[in-house]
Amino acid sequence: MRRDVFQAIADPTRRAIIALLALQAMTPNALAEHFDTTRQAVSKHLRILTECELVKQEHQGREIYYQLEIEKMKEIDKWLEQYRKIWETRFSQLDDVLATIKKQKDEK
Amino acid sequence: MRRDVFQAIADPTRRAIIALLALQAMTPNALAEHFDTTRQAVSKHLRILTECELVKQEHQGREIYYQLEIEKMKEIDKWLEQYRKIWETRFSQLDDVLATIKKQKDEK
DNA sequence: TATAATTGCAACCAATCGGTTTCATAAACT
DNA sequence: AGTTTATGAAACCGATTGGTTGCAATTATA
Repeated sequence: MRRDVFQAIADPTRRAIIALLALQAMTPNALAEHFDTTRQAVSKHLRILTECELVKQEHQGREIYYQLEIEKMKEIDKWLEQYRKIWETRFSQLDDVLATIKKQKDEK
Repeated sequence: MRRDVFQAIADPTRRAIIALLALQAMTPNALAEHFDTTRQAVSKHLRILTECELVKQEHQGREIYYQLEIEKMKEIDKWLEQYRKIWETRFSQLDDVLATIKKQKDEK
């Protein structure tokens, strides 16, 4: 059962769960109230999120609070980093172009 | 056929294609040489990447050069933004803790 | 013009996905 | 002790996925 972060965030329901857990830790039941599916379906999503360590459990009596492991999100950020470099370079190149145009204008 | 960026980057082969296209525009044939699959499989991946506008085609004779639409990657960055805020806040809180510890030490 | 090269598309296939219903287990009430 | 509550796990199901092979269309080359 290979689980990685990218596969985990591919599903919109799981992204919504992540968004909710970013605000506060929640139980599966509480989470399920926000969706149009059964509690069991949410539970399966939580299993996937747990497997790739995007969330962790905190047992409290018979309830289980799921909380977001924000650190794991950095993995996506790290992957994006290489591409961010590219678009930032392109942006600064555009800056150069604009600066040149302005300069030419001023020199008129 | 709903395609979104998150579903597109879920597949490791597609992420590899994105990485290759970040370096230079390439034809499906050239891309396929980097993978252990058929050219048609790569073609299907390119179709998905095209549908969600992560790559665009540039026809050149009978060849088609695929090039990365880096702008679209920002969509992921934008989504990450909300979580980046959280981990940066936590980091600065850690900074505070460390600063306090240092202060207490210095005051000894 | 015939042939080779580059590509996308359709049909098919096994595996996986996201969902459901049903059941088992453990903790908290009455 | 018996019942309710909170949860995960298993079995099942239709849809989707990522792959294949085979074919058609277009462009370049002999």
